[in-house]
Amino acid sequence: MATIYDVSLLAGVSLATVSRVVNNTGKVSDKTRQKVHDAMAQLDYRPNTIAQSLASNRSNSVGVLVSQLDGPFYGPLMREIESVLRSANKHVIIAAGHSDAAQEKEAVEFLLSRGCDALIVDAEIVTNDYLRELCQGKTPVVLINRHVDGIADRCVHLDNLQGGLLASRHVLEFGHSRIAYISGPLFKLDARERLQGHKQALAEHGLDFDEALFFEGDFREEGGYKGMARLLDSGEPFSAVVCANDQMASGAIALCLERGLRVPEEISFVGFDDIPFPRYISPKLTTVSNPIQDMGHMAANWVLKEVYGQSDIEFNHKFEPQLVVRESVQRHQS
Amino acid sequence: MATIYDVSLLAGVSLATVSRVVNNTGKVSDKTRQKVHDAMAQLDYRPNTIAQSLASNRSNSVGVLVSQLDGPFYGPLMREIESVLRSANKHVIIAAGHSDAAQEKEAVEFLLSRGCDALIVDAEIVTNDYLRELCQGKTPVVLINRHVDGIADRCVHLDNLQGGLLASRHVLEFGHSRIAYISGPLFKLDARERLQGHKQALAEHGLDFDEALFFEGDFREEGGYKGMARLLDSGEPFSAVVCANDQMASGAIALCLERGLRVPEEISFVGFDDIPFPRYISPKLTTVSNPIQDMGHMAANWVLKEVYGQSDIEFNHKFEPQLVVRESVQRHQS
DNA sequence: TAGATTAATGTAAGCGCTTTCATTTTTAAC
DNA sequence: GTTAAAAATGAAAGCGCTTACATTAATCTA
Repeated sequence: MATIYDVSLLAGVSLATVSRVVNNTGKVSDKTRQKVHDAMAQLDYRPNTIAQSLASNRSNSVGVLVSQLDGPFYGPLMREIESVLRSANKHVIIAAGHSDAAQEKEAVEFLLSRGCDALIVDAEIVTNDYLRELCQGKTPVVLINRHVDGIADRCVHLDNLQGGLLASRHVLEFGHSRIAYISGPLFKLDARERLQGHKQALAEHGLDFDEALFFEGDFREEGGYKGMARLLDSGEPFSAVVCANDQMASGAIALCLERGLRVPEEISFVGFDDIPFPRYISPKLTTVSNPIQDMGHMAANWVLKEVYGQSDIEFNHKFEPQLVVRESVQRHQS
Repeated sequence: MATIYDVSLLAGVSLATVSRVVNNTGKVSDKTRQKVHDAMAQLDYRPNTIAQSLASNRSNSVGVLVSQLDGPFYGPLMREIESVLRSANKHVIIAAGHSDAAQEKEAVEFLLSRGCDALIVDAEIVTNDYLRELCQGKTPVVLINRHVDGIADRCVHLDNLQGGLLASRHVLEFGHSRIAYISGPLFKLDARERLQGHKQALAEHGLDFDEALFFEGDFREEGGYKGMARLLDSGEPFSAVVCANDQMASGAIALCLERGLRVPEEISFVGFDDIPFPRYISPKLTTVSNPIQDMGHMAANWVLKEVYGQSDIEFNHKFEPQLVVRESVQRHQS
């Protein structure tokens, strides 16, 4: 692999000059620039980015920490981040936290030691204190999907409480009053917030939250499936189920169909996140949108702006969910 | 940030010695090692991996190129790769090719110039020649989801033809003879191979392939949805649809349900890939498994073995798909 | 055309680490 | 207690690049 030195030799100029034309910085005469370009082409020269990073103390890479790499939720998020950053010629280094405190921390260390210019972090487990400290460090950090007091200017998150409110209000307005709730794992902030929205909606309608109609799932299809079985088997009557995400709603609906229950005729369902798939099942799932891609876009642009001075997007911290009415909720027949 | 120099000063040893204990290489007395460890702890020293890379000419990072970052197919693939590599303390640098030749090439250049120790490449568009040349280079490359003559030892792929065969045979054995086929985009090798399997199955049963029952989709729900509409509207009779992947099958089924067609009573469906979601719809989708995670596992282990000498897995090039019978195919009532 | 600016280029000192080779210290053998 | 061999350590030269700063060439001013 040709080095900058080879190029300078062939072009008959100094290292500094080659560096200038490579980075398009400083003054170089057209004639010299041409010579250098010719030499680079002839040698098929490509800068060694590692050396560039070391010398310039800038890696042109952004670390992204998500809890999972797969799934209908994180996929689009990463896709958006990668897309924005790549078009600005920045690298994306990805690590997964796997919803585990040790792994999340380790991943952050990992990205930091890799010399990332900035971090986009979707941390589920580590404490607020840890994150506040992280944000004190010299590497700029954006937090996604999480709101932490004291560093609110670094957070991009969804108004989950409002989302929970919208979902539950919707079924309440359709006359349901015995409403089961399949929650996400409560160690996750968004699961707690959505639940809180649900409780608030119940309160608005003068209803008490009933533990017997509650199940803590896992945000995955299996959790919804199991939760639904549990709820059904408990014998408690209910006419609607609010699920803290679409995947659990799908699992829950699957169980109903297996047992011959008609949806939404016998049981209504609302989901959360508006992932693509449930739009293609029957009945089409009524849900609450989660502009996760917009949030990824925002986070990536924040980095571009703050770290590389390249974007002039206006920072928006809090994103609002919206109710997406489809077919899975029906007026309660009393 | 403390450097190795600070550590050497505090510990009262040379740079070389610190480097030895950090990398656990060479001989160091226990006493010295302890002093160095103490100093490192005291300074909260973490090696600068960029400098390490430059000096050692090894980046401990593996570049991964996939065509998309999201979706039920690539997500699990990346998840597996990241997981294997991370547990061996290697970094994963991800780039997306977006099914575009220029972007795929650019992404490869990008990863190469980043000094990746190896590349795991899922390239859809670039030519075989390009890939062969890439494999000649000094950076080791594994190709995933693609079989290229001449560099077969670098390819990890699925026997798509066999998969297509299994899917179509299944409906044929259930008595269907008018079988529509919704294909993936034919510029993709796997789409072509699956189609070929379908044709071969037809031939086995003495049936001709009928262009009128063919639709080229996009491997996504929309494509299946549109394709199904097209097929239905064409007026051609058929009793079963083979879809080149599960997403298109879901879209197609969605359309049928919208139009009040019963599945599988009136129309049978087979998918391909066995992604999680369609297991939770009704009817549960009969499909062909695609051990994409195993393939990712294999590719990552190959890198570990060949590049870092760490794994001793036996390399398996070709993975076999299997028919997964669920509920979406019913015997044809003639 | 001399002197002052400004533009263009070069020199060389790092960036933080690895690694070869030389040197010193320890251990073993007699 | 020597001496040879082995073990531990250190000195220093890079890795390929960036970037102050110094130097030289070109342009301008009166």
